[in-house]
Amino acid sequence: MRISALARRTGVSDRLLRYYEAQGLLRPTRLPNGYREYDESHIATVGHIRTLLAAGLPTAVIAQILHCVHGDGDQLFPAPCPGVLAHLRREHTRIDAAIAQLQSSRQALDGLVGGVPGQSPDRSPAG
DNA sequence: CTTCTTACA
DNA sequence: TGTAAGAA
Repeated sequence: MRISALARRTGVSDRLLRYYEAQGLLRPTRLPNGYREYDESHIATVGHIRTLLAAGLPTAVIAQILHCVHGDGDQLFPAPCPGVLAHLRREHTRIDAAIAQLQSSRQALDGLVGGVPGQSPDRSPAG
């Protein structure tokens, strides 16, 4: 299938699909006319990419462990590839550190302004 | 009409 | 991400 078809079937824009390829996450073949050609397996692959991205893994890491993951859509499970679990645990640790950092920042703010009764109503320019 | 690449904001 | 240009 061509890029627009994969985009429709995965809910991921064609632009993002090309971006994934540029990041080494997808390796579609090329038709004689230069168009990208994807097969059914790429549908699941895109799902895996989205799941790993949601887990906070950087695309560089995903590119390396993607072939070690299997399952359909978001329902993926790591295969016995050396390093996959290590990467996932590393990300877990990184998140813990980030949480600790945010809690620290919040405590500092608590010291400056007590409760936070007046939250700003809107933040986006597009209201 | 669909896709491709490159590039700017 | 949106969008534009020029080419196949």
